Amino acid sequence: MAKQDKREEIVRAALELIAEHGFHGAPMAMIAERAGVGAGTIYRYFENKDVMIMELFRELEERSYPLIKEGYAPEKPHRERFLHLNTAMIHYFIEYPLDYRFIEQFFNSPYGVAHRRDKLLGTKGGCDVFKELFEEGISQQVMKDFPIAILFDLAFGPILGVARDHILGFIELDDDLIARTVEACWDAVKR
Amino acid sequence: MAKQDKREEIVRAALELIAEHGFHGAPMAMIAERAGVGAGTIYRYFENKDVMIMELFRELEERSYPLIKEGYAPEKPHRERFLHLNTAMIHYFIEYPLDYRFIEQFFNSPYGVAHRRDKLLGTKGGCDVFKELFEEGISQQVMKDFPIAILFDLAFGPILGVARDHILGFIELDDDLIARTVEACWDAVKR
Amino acid sequence: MAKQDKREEIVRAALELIAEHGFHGAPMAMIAERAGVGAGTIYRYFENKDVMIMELFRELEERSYPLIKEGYAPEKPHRERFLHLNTAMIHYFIEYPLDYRFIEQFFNSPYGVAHRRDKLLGTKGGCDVFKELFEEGISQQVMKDFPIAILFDLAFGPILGVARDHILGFIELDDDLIARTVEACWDAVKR
Amino acid sequence: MAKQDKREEIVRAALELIAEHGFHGAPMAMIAERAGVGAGTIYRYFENKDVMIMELFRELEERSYPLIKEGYAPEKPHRERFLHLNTAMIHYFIEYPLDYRFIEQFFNSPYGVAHRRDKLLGTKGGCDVFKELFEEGISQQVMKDFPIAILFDLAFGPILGVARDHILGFIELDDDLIARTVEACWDAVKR
DNA sequence: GATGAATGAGCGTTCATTCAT
DNA sequence: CATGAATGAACGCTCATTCAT
Repeated sequence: MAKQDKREEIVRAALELIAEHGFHGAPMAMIAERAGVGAGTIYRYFENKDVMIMELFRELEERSYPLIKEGYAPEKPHRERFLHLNTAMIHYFIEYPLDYRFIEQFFNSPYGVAHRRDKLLGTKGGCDVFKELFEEGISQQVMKDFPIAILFDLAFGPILGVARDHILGFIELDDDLIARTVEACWDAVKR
Repeated sequence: MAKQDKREEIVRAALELIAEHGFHGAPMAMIAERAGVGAGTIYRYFENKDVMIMELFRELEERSYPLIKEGYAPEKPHRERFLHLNTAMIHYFIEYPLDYRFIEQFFNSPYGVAHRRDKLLGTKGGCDVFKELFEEGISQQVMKDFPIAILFDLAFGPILGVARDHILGFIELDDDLIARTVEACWDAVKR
Repeated sequence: MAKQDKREEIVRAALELIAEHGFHGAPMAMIAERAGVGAGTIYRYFENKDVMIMELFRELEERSYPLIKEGYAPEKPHRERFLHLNTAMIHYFIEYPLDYRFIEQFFNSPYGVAHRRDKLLGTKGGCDVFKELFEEGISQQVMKDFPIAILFDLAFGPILGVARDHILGFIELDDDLIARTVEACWDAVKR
Repeated sequence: MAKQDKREEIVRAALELIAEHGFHGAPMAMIAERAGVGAGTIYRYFENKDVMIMELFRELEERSYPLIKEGYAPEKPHRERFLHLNTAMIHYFIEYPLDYRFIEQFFNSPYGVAHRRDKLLGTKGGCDVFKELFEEGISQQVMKDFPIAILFDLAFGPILGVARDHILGFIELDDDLIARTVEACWDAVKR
C-alpha cells in the first residue's frame, strides 16, 4: 500500500466510524483496524486524536467547498445565490451522508464552537461566500436585518435538520421537496 | 435525606455536569459526589448511565412542557399559536441554559435519534401540541404542505441555533430580537 | 482485605518491583498484580505513578529516620555522633535492602535531584540531624571546612557504595568491617 | 558520510540525548534524527538499544582512560598517584559533563552492576590502574586493609558526588576545592 | 548499505459498574 | 437501603524494532 493510500484509508475509516458512532465510539484502535493499519501508524499522519478530527473536518470543508460553489455566480440576485448555496449543501449532505454525520458531530463539540466563532468573527480569512452573501443581503435590504449568526441559524439550521431526517430515513427528499425546503429557508431570511 | 430528595439531587447534579462537560466529561462518581450520595446509590434509581440520561431528558421534557404551553390557547389563530410556542421555547432555553445544553447533547446522540423517531411517528402518545399544530396548519392550508419532520426542522432548527448562539455569547438576545426571529421562522413555515 | 492492608500491599509490591527492576521496569499493572489488587485500585491511593514514587520515598524516610536516630545523643562528641549515624545508616540499608535499592533509584531521578536541593538548601524544615552535625562540626573546627554538599558526598557516597556492594554480594559486611568503613569516612571529613 | 562518521554521529547523538534526558527519554528515532541518519541505520552498528548503551559506555571508558592516565607515573608514591587519578577524574567529569551524566545513568542500571562485577573480579583484563594501585597500596600497608570494592567506594563515591553537585550547580568547584576534596578522599583510604 | 514508514505490544490512566459491609 | 472501595476492560499514545524499497 502506498503512503498516500494509507493516509486515505485512515481518513476513510475514521470518517466512517466517527460518523457511525461518534467521537467517543470510535477508538483509535478500531479506526486502525478498519483502515487495515497498525494502531501506531495513525500517529505518523496525525499528532493525536484531536488533531486528526480537526484535520478531518478541514479536509471535508476543502472537499465540499468546490461542490457547493460550483456554478455559483456572485453577480446573480441574492435570492438565486441563496437558493443555489442551500440546495447545493443539501445535495452534498445527501450524497455524502458520512460527511454529514461527521460534520454534525464536529459542530457539536468544543472544536465546532471554536470553528463557529472563527467563522462568525471572520478571523479565518475572507473565504466565506455565505458570510459575504448575508452581509451584502442585509446592506442592500434584501434580507432581514439580523445579526449574521441568526441569519446562519435561519438558513442552515433547517438544512442540517432535513439532511439528517433524510439520512435517518424519516423523510425521503427529492428534487421538488429540496427546492421547496430551500425556498422556505429563503422566506425566513428574505425581507 | 428523603428518598425523593436523593433522586432529585442526582438528577440535578447529572444535569449540571453533563450540561457543563458533556456526557463523557461527567463520570458517575463525579455526579454522585456533587449529588452528595454514594456512587452505588445512583444505581438504585437508574439501571445504568444510559437509562439515567434518557430518564433525565424525559424529566426535562415534562418540566418544560407546562412552561411552554402556559398561556397557549388552541382556539387562537395558527400564527399566534406558533409564535407563542416558539417564543416560549426560546425563553425557556435562555432561562435554563443548563437544560438547553443538556438537550443539545441529548439530541446529538443515538438516543436523540430514537426520540425523534418516536415523536415524528407519534408513537409516544398524543401529548405533542407542536405536531397537532403543524398537522392542523397543513390541513387548513395555513402552513406549507411539508412532511411534519421538515416543518419541525424549519420551526425549531433556527430556535436551537439562536439559543446556542446566545448562551455561547455570540449574540445577545432581547425581546425584540426574539420576536423578530420567531416571526422569521413563521415566514418559513407559513404558506 | 482491610483498606489499610491494601495500601500496604501496594506499597510493598511497588517497593519490591521498583527496587528489583527500576521505575521503568515496574509497570503499574505488574505492581497491582503482585499486590493482589486491580490495576485501578492503585489510583485510589495514589494520584499517579510519580506521586506514588514520591510518597513511597517519603514513607521510607519516615520509617528509617527513627531507626537511624535511635540512640543518637546530640551532646556526644562529633566523632561519636558521626560514627553513630553512618553506622546506623549502613545497618538500615543492609537490613532493608529493598529500601536501599529503591532509595538508590530515587536519588538517581529528577525527584532525587529536587530532594537533594531541598535538603542542601534546608528549605524542608530543620529536621535534619546530618546537616546540623556538619554545620556544627565545621564551625567548631572539628570537621574540614567544606561546603555542606561536599561533606555529604564524603560521608555518604561511600556508605551508599558499600551498602550496594554488600547487597549485590560483592562484599560481605560484618560489624568489624562496617566499623572500619565508617571510621574511614570519618577520616575523610575530620580535620 | 563515511561509515565511520555515521557511527560516530550516532554515538554522539545517543550520548547527548541520554545524558540530557536519561535512557527512557532518548528514543531511538530521536537519536537517529539528531545523528542525521535513518532509524534503521542504528541497527547496522548496534544490535539493539541495550547493546548500544553498553558499547557507548565502553567507548567512554576508552576515551577517558588516556585523559586520566595522562601524566600518571607508576613509580611515584601511592599518595601522589592517588591524588593524580582522582583529580584527573574530577576534571574529566567537569570538562565532559555529558560523559558524567551518561556514566551516572549507566552505573544506575543493570549493566552498571554487571560492569562493576567484572571490574572487581578483574575478569576484564588487567587494564585497570586503579585496581593495581589499591592492591599495591594495601600490600605495602600504605592504604587501609579493605576489600578492593570498599576502597573503590571510599575513593570514588565522593568524587561522583561532587561532580554531580558541581554539574547540577549545588557547588562551584575550583582547583583549590578539588585538591582539598581529593585530599579528603586520600584521608579516607590512607592508613 | 541505508532508509524511514510501519508495526503492535505495552504503557499509564479512567470510569461504569458491582457488592461486601 | 446506602455506601464507596474495588475492579478490569478499554482508552490514547509511545517507541524499539523490522523490512520493503
